Amino acid sequence: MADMEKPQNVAEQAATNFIHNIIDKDLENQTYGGRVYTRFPPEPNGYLHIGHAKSICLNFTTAEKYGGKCNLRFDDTNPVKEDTEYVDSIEADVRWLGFQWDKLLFASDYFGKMYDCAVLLIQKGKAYVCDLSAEEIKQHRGTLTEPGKESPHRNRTVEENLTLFENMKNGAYPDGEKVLRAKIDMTSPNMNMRDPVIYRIAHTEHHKTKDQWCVYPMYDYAHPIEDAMEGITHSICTLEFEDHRPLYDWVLRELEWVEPPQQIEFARLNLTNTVMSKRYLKALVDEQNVTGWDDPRMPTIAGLRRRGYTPEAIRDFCDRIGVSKANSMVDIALLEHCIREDLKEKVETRMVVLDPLKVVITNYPEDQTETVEIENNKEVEEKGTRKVSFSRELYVERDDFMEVPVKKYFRLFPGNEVRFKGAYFITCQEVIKDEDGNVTELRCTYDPETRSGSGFDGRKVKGTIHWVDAKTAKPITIRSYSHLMVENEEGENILNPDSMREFEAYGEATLAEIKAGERCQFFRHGYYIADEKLTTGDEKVFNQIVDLKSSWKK
RNA sequence: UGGGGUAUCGCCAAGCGGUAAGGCAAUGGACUCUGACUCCAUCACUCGAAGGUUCGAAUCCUUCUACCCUAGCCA
Repeated sequence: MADMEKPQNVAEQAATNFIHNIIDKDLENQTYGGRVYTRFPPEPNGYLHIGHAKSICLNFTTAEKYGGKCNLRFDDTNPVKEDTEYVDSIEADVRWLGFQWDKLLFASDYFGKMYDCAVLLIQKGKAYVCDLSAEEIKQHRGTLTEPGKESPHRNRTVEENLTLFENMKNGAYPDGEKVLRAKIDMTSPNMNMRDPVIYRIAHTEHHKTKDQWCVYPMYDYAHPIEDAMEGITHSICTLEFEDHRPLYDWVLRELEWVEPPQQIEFARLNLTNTVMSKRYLKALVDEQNVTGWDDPRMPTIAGLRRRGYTPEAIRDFCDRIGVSKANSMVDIALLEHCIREDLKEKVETRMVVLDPLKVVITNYPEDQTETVEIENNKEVEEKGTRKVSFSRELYVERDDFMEVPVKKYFRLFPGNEVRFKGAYFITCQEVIKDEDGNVTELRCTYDPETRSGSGFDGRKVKGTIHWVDAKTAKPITIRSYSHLMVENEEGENILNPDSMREFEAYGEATLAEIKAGERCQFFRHGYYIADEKLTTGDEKVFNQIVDLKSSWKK
């Protein structure tokens, strides 16, 4: 029984936000009979990115918090931009993040119902077929400060509208010839209410309904119907739709929906040094500035996944950034903090030398090799120890040596003794240089009594460094990253030509066991993942996930 | 120039009339078989500005300022 209650096991309940406040009030007033139902409604026209993750987390965790449900719904009302490749990737990404939708739906599932609703609006005299061209409609719309003018077709009879709309549906007209418009108010200060187009003609094959339809509903008309049909209570979207809310409400009111869902807007995510526009990301892919949507430098879910980010880290991030209506720019350092936080207690550590400098232990027998045992970090103690070979010739990191040390430098320098991780105390005795004066080798001595685990405590050293055994070192390829985008002098985001650097490195022999997709921490360097596409059998390619923070400066 | 929004620490963000939570970043220190991790400390007499109401305001009122969205048969 002895299970003493652990002092508040953190269990940090997600911070509440203004949306929760709205829902709390609805619950109090029994607005939806106590129901909470949300949805994540992406258009399948690209891959999901970290900004979508914010919306996904918000919708799913909000539903979960109130014991409600959340749907995944593809908003596929524009056949010219959408593709099945995208619906597959979106499904996979949402699932990877760890969320379970109640229903998987498509806006196109409702095309029939939407058509019927449009007929209903026509019958109520609330919609009409307009023959104006796109350009003419634009002319009639007026400007931000001037009211619009009514279309000459605005007052067609119900019967005529019904016939015309049916003809539209039956393919009697080419694209652009006619549209169906809501009859609202051409003088409204809100442009969205100036008789918005709600149906257009498009003789294009739809990824799902194929050639069943040649008229397609517009977002503003379709979205409220989709929400209402699914019993959505809180339709969460981003700020730019705020001006569309009156139209959202108008559609449902004219359709006489009882308990209509309510639209709530929040600020989309912006990240420093990151471009999130789908248009731009697609261009990066198309112009081959990156290797694909899942390039480890991309802010897409697929890219972050391949880069080594975990769903836990991304969800933690979304939790920490909060939700509000204020436009903001989140520092990417927070995302990096989240992945370090998650990985530090999950992954093992390895010794890898990125820029090797040869070390010869002059008092160590020429042909001897021994095995030393290396412990993991405290955070992953349960993973135990691993065995690594040690012998006379080793490689250490070039910057773990300084011929003339700066103050507070306590790694290798002439005459200084340091601990080689898991092995011995080593003293630098002599520096070998080539004719150009470059350091090519360090001649050192070791103290046999100081073997790791021997209990030796005769003296202490300030520094501990990593190393690899020259004889058994495993050559690997490292890819290290910096931001894909950087700011130029004008303060605009441009492509960083140095966003990826690839080079050869040496790791301890145990790296041979690492499989594609596995992560580890390289001492002093950061967290890495064996690339899921480039790591094959003996070939090891490691992507840098994030570096380690360091408080040491020269 | 119309309409709709938003302004709280370098970056996010709580707060909803009772006298400024938290996280990231930063800084100083302790610890350390890696300078990581951990720990401890510091970090908004002030809430875009100016007035007003009140015993008391970031929270209410007035005026002003800045920034974002908005004139697709995109979503």
